[in-house]
Amino acid sequence: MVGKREGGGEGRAGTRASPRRRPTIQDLARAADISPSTASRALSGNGYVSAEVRARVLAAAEEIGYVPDSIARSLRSRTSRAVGVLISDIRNPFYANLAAGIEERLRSAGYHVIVVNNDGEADAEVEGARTFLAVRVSAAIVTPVSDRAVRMLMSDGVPVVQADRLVDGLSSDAVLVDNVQGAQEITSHLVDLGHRTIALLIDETDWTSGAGRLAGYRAALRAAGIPMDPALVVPTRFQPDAAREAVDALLDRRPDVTALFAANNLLAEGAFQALRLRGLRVPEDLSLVAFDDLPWMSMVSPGITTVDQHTAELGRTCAQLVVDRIAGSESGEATVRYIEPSIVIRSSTAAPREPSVPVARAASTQVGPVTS
Amino acid sequence: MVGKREGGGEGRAGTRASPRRRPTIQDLARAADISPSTASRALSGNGYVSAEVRARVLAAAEEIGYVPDSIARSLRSRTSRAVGVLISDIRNPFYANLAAGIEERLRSAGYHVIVVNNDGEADAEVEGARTFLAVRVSAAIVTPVSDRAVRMLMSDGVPVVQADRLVDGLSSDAVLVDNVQGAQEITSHLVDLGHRTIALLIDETDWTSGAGRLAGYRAALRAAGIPMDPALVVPTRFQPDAAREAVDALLDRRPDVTALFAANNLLAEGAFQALRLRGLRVPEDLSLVAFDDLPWMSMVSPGITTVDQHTAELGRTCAQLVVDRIAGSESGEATVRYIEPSIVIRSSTAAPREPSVPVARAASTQVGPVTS
DNA sequence: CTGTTAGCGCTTTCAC
DNA sequence: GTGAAAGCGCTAACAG
Repeated sequence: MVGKREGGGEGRAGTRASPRRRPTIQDLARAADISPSTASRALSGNGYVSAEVRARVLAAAEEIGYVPDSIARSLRSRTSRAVGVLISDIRNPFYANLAAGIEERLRSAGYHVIVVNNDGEADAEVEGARTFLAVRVSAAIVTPVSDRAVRMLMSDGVPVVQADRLVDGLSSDAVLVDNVQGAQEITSHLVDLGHRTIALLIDETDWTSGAGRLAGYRAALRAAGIPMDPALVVPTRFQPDAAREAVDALLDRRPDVTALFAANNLLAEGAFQALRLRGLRVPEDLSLVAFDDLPWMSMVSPGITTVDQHTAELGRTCAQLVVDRIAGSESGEATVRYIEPSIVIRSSTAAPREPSVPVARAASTQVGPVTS
Repeated sequence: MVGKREGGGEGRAGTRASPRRRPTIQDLARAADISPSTASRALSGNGYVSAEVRARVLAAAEEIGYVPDSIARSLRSRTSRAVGVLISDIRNPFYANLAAGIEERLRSAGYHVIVVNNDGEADAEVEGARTFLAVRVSAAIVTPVSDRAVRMLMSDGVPVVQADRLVDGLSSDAVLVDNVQGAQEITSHLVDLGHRTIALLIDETDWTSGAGRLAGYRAALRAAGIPMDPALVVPTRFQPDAAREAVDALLDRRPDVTALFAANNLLAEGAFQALRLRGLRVPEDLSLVAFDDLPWMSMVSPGITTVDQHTAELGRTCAQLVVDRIAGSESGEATVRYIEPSIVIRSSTAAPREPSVPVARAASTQVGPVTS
């Protein structure tokens, strides 16, 4: 496009400046003195080619700087090495790490990644799906917002892997975090320290992620025989500021709260600020825990006790599933894999100021989904 | 790929389960009762089509669920809506924000983004460039590691925008941060507070980014009449751990240091840890500043005084340059734009314990590159 | 304003 | 093991 303009003025019919058509497989064939079909076979490895000829072709390719045109290849072979990745917000380190894990594994498997952000909006998500269809990705990985995009992709035969959460009623492959387990464990950690009035700060419970965390929180309380107080489940929006205000309001209303569980990293940020602004000491005045471990959580003081979701591993697992699915080595049915989170205990949790009597936990607290 | 397998068993010759060939422009033409070329014109907007026919085509497209195959379109028209983005490590929030800014602007301009990470390795970078060439991206944005990838892209006529730093001797478009200016301002801030023994923690000075920061640091000292002490420029690797050790060693060696300037966010992380591990109070015992502002820097106490690079804006500017370049509205020559950083003063900086006599700054300290 | 023709660069039968 | 021929789905000439 741009280069062409140059051609006009400084046309020194020499090496550069000219639009210089890229070598095609025809050129390569000519250079290696064989037919295009043989060249194709030599490069792609499909079909028979004598070792001698293959070497010659490879050398010639290097020589003339031949790079196969994957557009043409895709058109003809009806496949592509592109995988679509549709995520909510790459600015959020959670998604960034997810994307990084995906890209890493996919790249090493010879695929490349088309990333589209949807900012959590269903329309943008559908638009992204349309793009994926247009460029004929061979699979898609999506952190779903609504079911529309996933449905659209699937109905066109594109294998999709849902990441982090599952949209109802769709039987695609998926890789999820065991939210119930993680939330239960970290809540139990608080319970074990003696907390009985534990608030959960959460932005949504419609997705499997939020629902699971809520369920885990409840399960831990139930297991400890602590009655559920609905007023301790604090709804908020998916933004630090909103979370900060929500926590502030909660503490005005319920000064008896001794521990706070933020359901994700953004809410944790807001909660952390709210506590600091109020001049509350953590963990002396209030214990704080969060779902989703980020670097800053170990940099602040006190370090925050969290549930580490192993996000990069989540991403790599998604990518692996995609690769297997494309290769056809996955069974026909949808496979769902769970990543087991682990809790990281730091300094933001301690026994409450006036400890309640520690409650014995029920022996059997198994409630999480069965792992893969 | 995957869907096909289903066809065998549960073959209810009905609506789904079958491979169901995607509608082509032929199908669309048939449905709208016109020729393929007219359908093409109606969709792409190139050439004349009566309003009546266009409406009919659009309706038919909606009706049969036609999505243009951009593979075929690209092959024929020798253009694509794909832009390659080649960055070092999307896990690093700096690059994540850069990518987010790029994606945002590009998406709204109708392009999609192919992201490849190179982990700072030149070979991986070249591999990424090869991918871009293969899929015929219409432009590329790269945070260059070596000159090879950029050179390769450019020699094939792909417009490239270098982001954040510039590789020597290549005249591509670029968007850079005014590193000299930012580093000078923040160093001067320390000087103004009375610091005279300011260490710079830096991982590289080969790229324009590191070189600029070093130059800004030096310019500020020079302007203040403070002699350069080479031992205060502390080299380290691009990792928090390495930075932590480097700071530790520095402070063993030079207890007289009163302020520390970390040249990027990773080094800042290491520096912050080192200071905490040593039990030093910031800013009472030592002031700390950093280049590149990240959320955690305002969450820790004390909040860290930083240079905000406006990374998302940097990304958007790169994308805009790409769009303009593709549209041909940019001049023939390479254009370089600078982003003006701003310094964010928080609580990690204060006068040194035993303040030196504040030094009057020279009146004219203009040394930065001239802005765009 | 619309239709016809040709061909982008590659892979894939199908002969040999 | 290799080559010849056909065509993926689309759009750019060119007629009409």
